[in-house]
Amino acid sequence: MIASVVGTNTKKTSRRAVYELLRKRVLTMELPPGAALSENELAAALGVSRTPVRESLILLAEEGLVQVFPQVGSFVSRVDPVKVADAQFLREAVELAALDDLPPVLDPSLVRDLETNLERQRQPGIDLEEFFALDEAFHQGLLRLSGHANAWATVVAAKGHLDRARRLGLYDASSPSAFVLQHTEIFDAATRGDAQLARTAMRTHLRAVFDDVERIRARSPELFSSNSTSVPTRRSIAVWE
Amino acid sequence: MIASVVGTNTKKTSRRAVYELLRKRVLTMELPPGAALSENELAAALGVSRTPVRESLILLAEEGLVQVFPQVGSFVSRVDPVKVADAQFLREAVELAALDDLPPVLDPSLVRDLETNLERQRQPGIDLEEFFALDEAFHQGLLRLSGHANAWATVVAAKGHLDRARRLGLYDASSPSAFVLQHTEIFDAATRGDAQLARTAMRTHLRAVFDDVERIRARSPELFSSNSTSVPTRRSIAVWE
DNA sequence: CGGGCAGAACTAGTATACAAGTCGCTGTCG
DNA sequence: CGACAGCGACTTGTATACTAGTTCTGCCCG
Repeated sequence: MIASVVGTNTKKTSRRAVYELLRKRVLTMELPPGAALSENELAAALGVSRTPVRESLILLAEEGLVQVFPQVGSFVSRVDPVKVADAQFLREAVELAALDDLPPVLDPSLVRDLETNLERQRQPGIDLEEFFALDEAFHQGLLRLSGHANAWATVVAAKGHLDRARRLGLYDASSPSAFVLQHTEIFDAATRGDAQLARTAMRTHLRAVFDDVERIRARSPELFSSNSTSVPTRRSIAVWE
Repeated sequence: MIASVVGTNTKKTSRRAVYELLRKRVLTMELPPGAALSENELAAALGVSRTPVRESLILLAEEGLVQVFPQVGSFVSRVDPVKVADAQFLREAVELAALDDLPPVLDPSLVRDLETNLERQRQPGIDLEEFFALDEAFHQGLLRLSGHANAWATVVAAKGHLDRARRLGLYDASSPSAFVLQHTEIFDAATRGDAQLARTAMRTHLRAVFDDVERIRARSPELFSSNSTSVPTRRSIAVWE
């Protein structure tokens, strides 16, 4: 039972399985900011040795989602507003550049995919996690219109902090309807060929996260990193607080 | 003697030392595209165990600089023109967005740093590696002007393929004078407040790499990945070819 | 009862051992 | 002479052992 946590019949290496599992749990806040991640403990819980766990933590540390303190411990990093802003800038730059680079006539099948995606977003009472996945696919689809879908992978790898902030904002709003309207506006402008309006709408849409950060930080400051150079505390204190 | 290759008195972990060494050697083509990287061999040569070598290769693989084929081998990836274009798009998007976001009045000390940098670039007979470092610092400095220096780290991590292509172009041109002129033009326009000209000049500057790729690929196709899905060959064939 | 020091218990970093798979070479058989 | 089977030398993936360091804990002493 224990050994099956990472997936029994996957062809992929266990490192990849562990990595994807941990990344998902961090991004969904199932592993909250500040949580201690013991290599030994994770290895035992997932039924693998330290090696794949450790390699996964190294990759997550490279993304900024985890902080490793040698001889002390590894911890889920707190959401850093500075990194949120950095990732937002990068993302906005890429998505706006893609809008600028739209071809005169769009690929009809890609446009249809986006329409289908938007329809799904409009489902009443949609699960927030499902909406989040559709949101990601929508933006990736927009990049695809201009032939720059590959850039999305880099953006994804860099926007871990941003995603956690967005998710907090989404849970807080409890309804994604405002985002759906913005998505529709961007899509309509892009397909109509109104690059200027598409740009403006995209900017507004992507910058909404800044409001979320401020609002949620006031209520739940423990999720965010403070200015003080905080030194990690040992497990017995940090683990379930 | 052998054990000192990774650095004797560094405080950093040996993983970091190995990673930085390998990354540098790949980017400078000292380890040419297609070269086989045996974990055991590297470990022996660097005087460390497989562990830090392996973890470094995983990180390099994540950047796309190395390809790992389980049970077959690890190889320096060939320069992929598609990935060069992807990285170029990302980089251009970020640098142009930064130029759009320049404050009305620039930080004088940052401007001075850029001027000093440009002067150094103009040294006659400058070493190409030194120029490359100055080039990197120049572009990072431009980002700093708009307060988005942190985005540079992400760009750097994503532009491994691009950097190798740029380096090939630089070695091919044998003189960086054309680049220096472009840098000067961008800098002058930015400090003069002419955002439009700065954008145009930056675009031209950053897109020069496409010409390099075409020209060098015609002469040295073995450095680039071909369209065919090439399967790696074993060491005994690939190693010193 | 309080303070300080020693050691237990934990951490990650590194080294080594083992497992599982790929592929080239060679010897043998058709 | 050619095809093929099997052995062996390699590869990376995973597990385990050991090292060096940090921190909490609890005993001992004042």
